[in-house]
Amino acid sequence: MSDLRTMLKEKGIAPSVQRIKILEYLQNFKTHPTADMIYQALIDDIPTLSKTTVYNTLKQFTEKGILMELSLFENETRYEYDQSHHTHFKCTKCSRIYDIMLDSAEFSNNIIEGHK
Amino acid sequence: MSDLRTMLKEKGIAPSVQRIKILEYLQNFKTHPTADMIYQALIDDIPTLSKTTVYNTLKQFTEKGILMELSLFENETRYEYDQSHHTHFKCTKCSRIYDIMLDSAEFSNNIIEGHK
DNA sequence: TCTTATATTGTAATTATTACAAAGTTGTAA
DNA sequence: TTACAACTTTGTAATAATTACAATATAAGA
Repeated sequence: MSDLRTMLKEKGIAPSVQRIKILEYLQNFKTHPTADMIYQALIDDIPTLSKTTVYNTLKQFTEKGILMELSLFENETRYEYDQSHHTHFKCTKCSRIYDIMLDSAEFSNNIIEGHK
Repeated sequence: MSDLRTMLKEKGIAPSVQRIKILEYLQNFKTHPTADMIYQALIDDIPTLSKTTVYNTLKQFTEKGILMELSLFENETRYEYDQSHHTHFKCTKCSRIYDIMLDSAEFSNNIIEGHK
């Protein structure tokens, strides 16, 4: 917790209770949670917590490079705190996401075309 | 168009004008369009077209294995008609999607863990 | 043509997310 | 400590993609 505190300060973010708890959750549960999952998990701990705060915080963290926003599931943004070099593999049958240790450089020879 | 007609019939789908035009669009524009983009593109051609029809059709095509639903962009499902073996690479800076010819077997040794 | 099944349409509901303004908190300087 | 400004959090209302559903239209078969 103390290290999260200093980490946030270094990034220029005031280490409020809400922000620390949200980051802590993402650090402990590396299951690509939604904003709502985070909210539900913390509402007992912080009874006054607002969903807007969760969204605001996640947005801010993403902008500061602390988190990654993942668009991997239907109509739900997922969030990830994982600084390691990895890619995501999604099973088209069960929708499960696999984290794969694979450097993006391996793709470089295969790129054929890009779309917006 | 005639081949689309037979293709739909083979899949057990009645080849209505709406369905053919939607499939035709996806075949021509391989840019991972949204349901709305498809709707906008066809509304001049089929002035009575309903967005519900577009959604229904895309869902049906997906269930029959004709299309792939892609959850790659924020809060928007994208659709793809491309039977070739490829994966998607998303640039975290510009959000552009690159289609990469890469067999999923190449991942097999690297899988570390899966989440729901 | 008549009947039945299937397709399409439009509207209303649902859900994730954002906008925005009000209320609460923090830090600092007198 | 008090006052004040800056920043945070909160709640409600708005937005946008998608789905539910019922009504209308079309197509196919007897």
